[in-house]
Amino acid sequence: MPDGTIEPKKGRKFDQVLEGARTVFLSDGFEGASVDDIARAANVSKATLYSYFPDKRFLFMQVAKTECQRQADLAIETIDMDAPIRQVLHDIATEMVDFMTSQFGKQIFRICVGESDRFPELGREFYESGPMLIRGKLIDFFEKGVARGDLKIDDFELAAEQFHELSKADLFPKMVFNIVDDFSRDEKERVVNGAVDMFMARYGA
Amino acid sequence: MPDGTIEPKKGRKFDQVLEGARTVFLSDGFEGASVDDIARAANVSKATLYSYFPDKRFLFMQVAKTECQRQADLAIETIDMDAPIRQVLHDIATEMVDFMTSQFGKQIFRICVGESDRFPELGREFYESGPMLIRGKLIDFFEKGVARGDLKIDDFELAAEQFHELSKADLFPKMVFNIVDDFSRDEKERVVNGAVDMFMARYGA
DNA sequence: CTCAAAATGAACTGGCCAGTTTATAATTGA
DNA sequence: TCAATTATAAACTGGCCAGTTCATTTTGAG
Repeated sequence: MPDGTIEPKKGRKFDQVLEGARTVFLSDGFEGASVDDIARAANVSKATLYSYFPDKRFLFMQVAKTECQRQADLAIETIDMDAPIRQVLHDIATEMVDFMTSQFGKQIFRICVGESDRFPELGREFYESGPMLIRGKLIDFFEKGVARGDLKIDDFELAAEQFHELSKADLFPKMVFNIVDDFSRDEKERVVNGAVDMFMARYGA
Repeated sequence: MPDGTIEPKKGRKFDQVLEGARTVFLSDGFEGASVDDIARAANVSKATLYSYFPDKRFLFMQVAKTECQRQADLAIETIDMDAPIRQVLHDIATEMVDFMTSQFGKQIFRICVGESDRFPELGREFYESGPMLIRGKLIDFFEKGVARGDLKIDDFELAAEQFHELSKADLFPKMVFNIVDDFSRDEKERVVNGAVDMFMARYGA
């Protein structure tokens, strides 16, 4: 079969391993996940797994990076950046909240935070492919807003971080400390609208 | 010796064990700390340790609770609640930032977050003796501000969470993901002032 | 059909650690 | 001074797990 292979499969079982690892890591955490479990979940022998990935940490990093990329791609371009400013802010905040409260968002955060002492690259990698990327997007948007005369901002970086932080108010601590497992649309809306109101009160022109 | 004992020592080696546990947990995390290490750090035999505490988790919970209490006591009443409103907000935010960026604040957060799946009471206990307590204090203060005509707030709880969140902007992610280890007074001031400005823009009367 | 590369599984190594036990010693208080 | 309580060291149990090895089977390309 020259082309048109039904399954592209880059390195045979590679993706299969990644997928199994994703599942197990996300449900058990880094320390909690055993390599035997991952191999089983991936329908692959342990030896095969180790032929693709040098060790457990590397495997985890790969999973985290892949997932971040997937999420970023999925999130970008869902938003109409030319809508009225409050609308755009609302949509961005909603996107961020939805990600943060997703099973994946929560687990990856938990793992990165919990493990980043014994495993520092992990935190950094995640920060760069997550929060930092978002901040960049926000700053771009703010600059356009200022140019159009909708916004008045001096410290763009701070403004972006503030908006990001505001979008998680209340929800984030409750989630991270396992007080609540997920939130209704209304609960999210309350926080998102609160963030937009506050942001515009401070930076609206 | 009827009284005047040089060392009060409640349950003999009890405090000694707690102190050793504090040290080791704070530097190695929950999973990372071995009970043998703790016993060694406390200058106590493992058997003695287990005669005071039924297991490692319980010991950790005790350490966390004790530390939270200590911090709370230390923080409260450092602030002059009758100063001008911006001043009070500034001082509260500074207090929160200092706590959050302290070695203890950072580690306890890391542990609570990382472990709270396999150990749910932990997250809850911490939330209640930390963030929730702060929120209560903030709401009390806001209510006075509204009564005096300095503030105009509808959703007090949200306002408190927003202020709390704003006070960590930028610093928190950088700290938690191990990008930066600690911050200069200036870096903290930038964020604290940013939080106060934003809060007053939104809720100032 | 053949053969080399890839995959398998199952056993194995070496290491870590929570929690227990035991025989012995120090501390205490009366 | 003499039990009774409390502490100690060290060995031990049982369990978990990362990573390796190897003899065997599967796969797929030519």
